[in-house]
Amino acid sequence: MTSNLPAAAERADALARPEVLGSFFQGLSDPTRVRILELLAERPLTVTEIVDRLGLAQGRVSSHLSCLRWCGYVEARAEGRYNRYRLVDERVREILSLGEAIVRDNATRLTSCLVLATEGGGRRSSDDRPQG
Amino acid sequence: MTSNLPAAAERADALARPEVLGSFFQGLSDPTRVRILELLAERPLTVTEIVDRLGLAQGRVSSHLSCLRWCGYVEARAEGRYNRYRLVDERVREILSLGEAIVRDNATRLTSCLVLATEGGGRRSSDDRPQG
DNA sequence: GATACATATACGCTATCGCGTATATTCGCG
DNA sequence: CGCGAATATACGCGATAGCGTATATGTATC
Repeated sequence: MTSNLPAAAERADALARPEVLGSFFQGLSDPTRVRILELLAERPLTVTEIVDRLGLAQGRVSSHLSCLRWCGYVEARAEGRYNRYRLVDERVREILSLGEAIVRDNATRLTSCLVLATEGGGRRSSDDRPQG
Repeated sequence: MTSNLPAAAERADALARPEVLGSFFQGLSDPTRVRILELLAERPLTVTEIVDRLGLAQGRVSSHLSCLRWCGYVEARAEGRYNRYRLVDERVREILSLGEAIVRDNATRLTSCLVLATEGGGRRSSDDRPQG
């Protein structure tokens, strides 16, 4: 530590490194969390409401929400004995939209290339999934 | 299957689901891949160039590039016996920027809240990392 | 203040990720 | 053609993520 107390900005800079950014995006790497975010993108919801809509165990949903909150995607506000979650930021919506758009384009490109293959034997060249 | 051949759009829609979106964002969940993307955000590079800059094993880098290509973040173009990788899309840059911005804000907020705690015993309340 | 509801957390288990190492493949050059 | 550089892939291993189940914490209502 060189300086000490009001070095929050510098510290923030240091935290904006690949490790942290990776951890951040890892919050989006799970289908359930993506579903939760898509729900919250419409409007704020309580845990139970999310549980009902997704049909998952309450503990699971709560854990995922905890993860999303930790990553900075959502925030919780106490309402009586409920806890209402909402997206922290408009940028979260933007990230999701961008991802969806890229995936969509990508899928269109891939499928248009693979139509013949999938209609036939289903043998694709090597674009199946790398990195074991 | 209801329709058959030119249903690429519909198929793309079907693929733009949480599972796929999660897999897509998983490409960003690794620090090394983030570093690679940040390098490629400046300018296209060959595998060896990336290896030199990051000081990692060539096979590792190649695997990560394969992953990134599969996810649709980068594309490779053959140049002689080299293979030059570049970002597929401007949107990739946008996603990274948005992520960095959120992380930065988040870190600033967190650090400003935790300065006292970290300077002292380092005991933070419960925002350390959830979901085991 | 006891009970039921809403939410958060703990724990063992399995699947998967990323790593290091070794090897395969591809391509240019002499 | 055979060698070497550039890139891609295979394999076993340790770490970790997410699941299911069980339980702890917290908060209204009677």
